[in-house]
Amino acid sequence: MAVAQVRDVAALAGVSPATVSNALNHPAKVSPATLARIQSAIDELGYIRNDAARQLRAGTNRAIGMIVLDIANPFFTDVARGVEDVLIVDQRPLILGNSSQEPRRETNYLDLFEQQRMNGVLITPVANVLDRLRRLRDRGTSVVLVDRMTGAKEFSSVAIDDTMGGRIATEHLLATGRRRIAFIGGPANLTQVSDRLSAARAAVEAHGSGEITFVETEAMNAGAGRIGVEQLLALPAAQRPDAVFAANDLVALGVLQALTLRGIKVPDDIAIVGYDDIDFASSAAIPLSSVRQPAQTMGSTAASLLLDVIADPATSTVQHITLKPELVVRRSTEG
Amino acid sequence: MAVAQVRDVAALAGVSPATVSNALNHPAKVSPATLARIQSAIDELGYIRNDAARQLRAGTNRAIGMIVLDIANPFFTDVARGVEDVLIVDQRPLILGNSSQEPRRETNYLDLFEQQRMNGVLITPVANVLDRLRRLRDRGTSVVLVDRMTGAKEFSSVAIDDTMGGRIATEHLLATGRRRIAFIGGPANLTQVSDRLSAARAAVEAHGSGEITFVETEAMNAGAGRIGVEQLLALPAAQRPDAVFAANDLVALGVLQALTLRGIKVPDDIAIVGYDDIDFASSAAIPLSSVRQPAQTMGSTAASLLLDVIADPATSTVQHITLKPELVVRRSTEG
DNA sequence: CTGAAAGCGCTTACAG
DNA sequence: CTGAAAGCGCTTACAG
Repeated sequence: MAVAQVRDVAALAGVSPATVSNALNHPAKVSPATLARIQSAIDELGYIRNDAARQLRAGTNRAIGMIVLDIANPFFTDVARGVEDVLIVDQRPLILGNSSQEPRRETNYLDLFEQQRMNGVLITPVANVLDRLRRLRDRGTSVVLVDRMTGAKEFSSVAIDDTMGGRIATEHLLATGRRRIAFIGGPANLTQVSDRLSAARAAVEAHGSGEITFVETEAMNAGAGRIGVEQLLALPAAQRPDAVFAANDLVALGVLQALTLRGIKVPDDIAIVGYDDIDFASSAAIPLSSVRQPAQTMGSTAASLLLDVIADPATSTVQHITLKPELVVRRSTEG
Repeated sequence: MAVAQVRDVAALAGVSPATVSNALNHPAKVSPATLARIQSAIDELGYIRNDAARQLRAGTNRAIGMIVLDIANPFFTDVARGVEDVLIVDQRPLILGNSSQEPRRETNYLDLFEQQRMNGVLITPVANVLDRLRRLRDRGTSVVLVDRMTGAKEFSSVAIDDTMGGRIATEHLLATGRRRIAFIGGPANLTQVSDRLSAARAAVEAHGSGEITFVETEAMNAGAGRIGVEQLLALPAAQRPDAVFAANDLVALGVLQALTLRGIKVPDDIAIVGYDDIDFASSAAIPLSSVRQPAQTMGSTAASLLLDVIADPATSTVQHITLKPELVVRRSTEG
């Protein structure tokens, strides 16, 4: 015999397939004695339900899909762990997709999730995928935005206040006497980058002195930080910054490596403040000051929100939750 | 109308559902003119195939499931990226599950993958799941082991030589004059841990002097490293080690933090060698010497192997590929 | 190259 | 509490 099916289990237990299905999906409807017989038949045959058939008939897929921006960034794996913590209680599988910030890969995963008729999708979007998300929702897949594009008021979202983060980082640099601040990050069209940058500029303006130089990068990893430093060092000495505000910690670590390699002292010559406060920030060569983001909390909050929407798509109200970052001061800015 | 289906597309294009299906799955069988009409009908209706129905009928799921041991460890996300690189060429979705080293979670994902009748599974096992893997294989899901339990000769596998890694790390410590080496990692039943530890002991024996103290931890993260240091410091001063061989870099970073906090100088008082050479090892407070593992290569190799097995489960031969680690010397051991 | 018919394995009302 | 029947949406031989 090939793989055991419902009918085999039913035959062995001496019941109908419908009763086996009820035992699996609505055990309260089945008498304990029957339940027990079915269970031993399942064990004996090693029966494993065919999920495709279940999904097709039931019209729903309990799994939750999550599209993560960059799996190489511990910040996002922390978010994912927060999500897992919540979903595991509900016994829902989490399907992780990594867009690597590439719109094409993001679209591929959206296609997949749409084809699979998932119950819910969590996404930190790369490209403008609002139309796709609307279509998903119209087809019965609930959507919650994580950490980005929360301007889309029609979807619930969880984010962390980037304006506040940009401000407190910049105020800290100004308060410790820095004036020529290079902001390294990109691309500029990411709201994270633009919000943090705008807030930095606003803080400088409010302070009345200082200036922000924007060094745009193509990505947000250590390599981008190293390239950013190259650009800074190409500037005339008089314009060289006395501080770097890196748009995330990976960039900050790259900046730190490149500066150290050139013999430029951190924080004496140039201070560095990072963003995210990933675990590795505190164990860096020069421990990094950083804007701590509650990543895991963001993940668990987003997952809870999503489960609410799934439970009641019609009446659940759209919610936008904004969490607060906080500054963690370490050696990289204590000059 | 609800969501568009094959029959809607067929009606709009003026063909039968069978022809639409052929257009989607075997375009060569359909005339170009019909293909074009079907395509515009698909676009107009926003048709998205129902994957559950496709899977049920076709009896196969192109997706590949991967069970990762610890998504918080950059080593494993590097492996996953290697896998993605290969699968993307084949346009196969990668479904990532994170076991977090918990047997229960591992089993949950195996259940899920089995229910979904996946084409293939890549796994770095936590518990002894050989029986489960055999059953998967017997049901038509190809399996390749990644980085663990390669003693299971019946499944193809890719691993990195842990005996060699343990040896070169220990020989390096001995060559730089260290004699009392604490090996921190665990649990002891992980083959990685036991292989590296045995190799360390063998290297000490071959050298003729020195000793290995095994400090077993419950996990392999920074917290475990910090706890390991507590235990070391509880030892009488005369037995205090002059070197730590950490079973991975996360443990090593925890060890470094805890030692630094106590005012113990690295490498002067105690040298540290880590394992994996994750990106963060080189940017640590004291840059870490580490045994570099070709993580991404392991991932891409495993994925290629898996695709081979899937392409021809009957005749493809079982292969065991072992990659070589290499020692990267940095400041943490240059006393 | 195209279509009518059957069926993948399950679950869902419904009747009893 | 249990079962007979229908059908979820697609693809697969097969006939034409």
